[in-house]
Amino acid sequence: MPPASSSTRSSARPTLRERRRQDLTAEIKTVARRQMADSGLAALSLRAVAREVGMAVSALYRYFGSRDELVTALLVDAFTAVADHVEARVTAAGADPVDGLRAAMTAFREWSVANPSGYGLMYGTPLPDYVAPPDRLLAVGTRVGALLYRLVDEADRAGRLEAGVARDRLAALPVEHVDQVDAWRRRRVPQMRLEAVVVTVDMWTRLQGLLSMEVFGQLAPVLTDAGPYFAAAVETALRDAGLADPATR
Amino acid sequence: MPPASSSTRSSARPTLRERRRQDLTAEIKTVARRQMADSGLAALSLRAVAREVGMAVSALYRYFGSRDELVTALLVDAFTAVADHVEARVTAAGADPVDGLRAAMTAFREWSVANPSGYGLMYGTPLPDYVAPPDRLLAVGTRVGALLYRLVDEADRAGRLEAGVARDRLAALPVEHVDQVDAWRRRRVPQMRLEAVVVTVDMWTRLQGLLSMEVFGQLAPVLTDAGPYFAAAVETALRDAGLADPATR
DNA sequence: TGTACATCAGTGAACGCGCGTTCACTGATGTAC
DNA sequence: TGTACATCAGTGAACGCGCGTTCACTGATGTAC
Repeated sequence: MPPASSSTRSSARPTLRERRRQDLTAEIKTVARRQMADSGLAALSLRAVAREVGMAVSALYRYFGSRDELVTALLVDAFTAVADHVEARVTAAGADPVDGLRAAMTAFREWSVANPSGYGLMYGTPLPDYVAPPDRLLAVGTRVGALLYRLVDEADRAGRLEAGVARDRLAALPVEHVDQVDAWRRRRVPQMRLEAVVVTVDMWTRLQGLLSMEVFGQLAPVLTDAGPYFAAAVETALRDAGLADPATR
Repeated sequence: MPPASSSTRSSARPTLRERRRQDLTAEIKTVARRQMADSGLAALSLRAVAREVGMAVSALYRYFGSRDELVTALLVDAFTAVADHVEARVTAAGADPVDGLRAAMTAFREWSVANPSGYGLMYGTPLPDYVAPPDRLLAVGTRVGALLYRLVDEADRAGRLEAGVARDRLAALPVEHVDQVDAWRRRRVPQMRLEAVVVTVDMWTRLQGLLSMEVFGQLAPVLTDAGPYFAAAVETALRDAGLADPATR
């Protein structure tokens, strides 16, 4: 079992041990990430990691209590990295919530295409024998989603969600579907209007679906670069959602 | 190494040995499928299969030359099963190509939701260490796709692809994207018009994307049953493609 | 219909491998006086 | 500044496991006469 993060005095200037521990923790994770990317996600092996890092396997247990804990740490890192990236791009896009949504979706693809194995770890088929601990992953795993909902809500409150389009969209969808979304809305985002939530779900599934196809190579036979197609899909999704183009404001 | 499929006289009434061989081959595959579904795709193990079938591991080698050959056989079976199912539904839908498309997409989801691990095997993250032999999988793996292209082509030739909508769609997409699709079209379906191919790619990616999200459980937090949503997405895809609703013919 | 031989199915032991995890240990870094 | 002790990092051997694959073998099914 690894000792808890090194006593009380961690805020004072870090000791040699503490710096080494941080460096090695990072190196272990980096090597693990690289091996997953090279040999497939399920191929993660503590022994292989230890070999490459240049230490005995048993020493890894000073840093991660088990293989599963290493996987969890990698998951937390991936969720954090993609959310940080998306948030930074959204901030850079300025105050307009529709600009923010565009930036968020584009940034999400950007990170995912650049880190396909990270994307696979988060959204692909789960690793055999690994059970994800919800208490450690839930908050960090929903950051990007939460950001999208927040942006659509902002746009809605700013009157940027065209009433007619949103109403038509709601009417065009089967009641069974809308009811399910509404049930989820009540539990999770009760401050939002149903129209806004339905529209967000629609955008998210379209783009996440397209992205998973791209990252997992299913578009490759037809498209050499899915970038333009994705960009067009983002615009279509925004338009279909009834989110007024900020260019025309 | 397994002997080739039992001599020259296989068309005469089957001998006892031949029947047993067929039965056991089927049973091995069934057990393997079940274990993959239960314990995760990557968890397929010859020894575990042999244990459950009740024979020595070594005996499996009379039926499949290696673990990879078993995986390949499972893949061929899955591709065949889903394509058979889709084709049957399309045939049952009658001669109208738009009805056919609707039936094809619905049937594809139907099979995939009923056989999530089969879907995962075909379209999910690849198994570690397994390399798919293209010569055995290409033909069978493209059957459903080929059927969709054929149906859209039929619809197009029957004047069911609304010229205005198709042209607008083409114009709305970035040239870089359309060029990539056109390059693929020239190589693979040169008899089809570009508009028809672009529209097919669009339909396929939308539905496959949505489906992969459903099967891999990413919709589960929000939707308890994605059926209605999928059905609506099918109609939207057909409408956006400019495929005239047969109800109005 | 019966016999001699060839073919095939299935067994069980063995090989060599890599894996996660534990444990008693040595030596280095940090702390208190 | 120096010394005595506590804490921590890292080692190497071992345990027990499951894996894919090979091989010499026994016994059953099929074939030819």
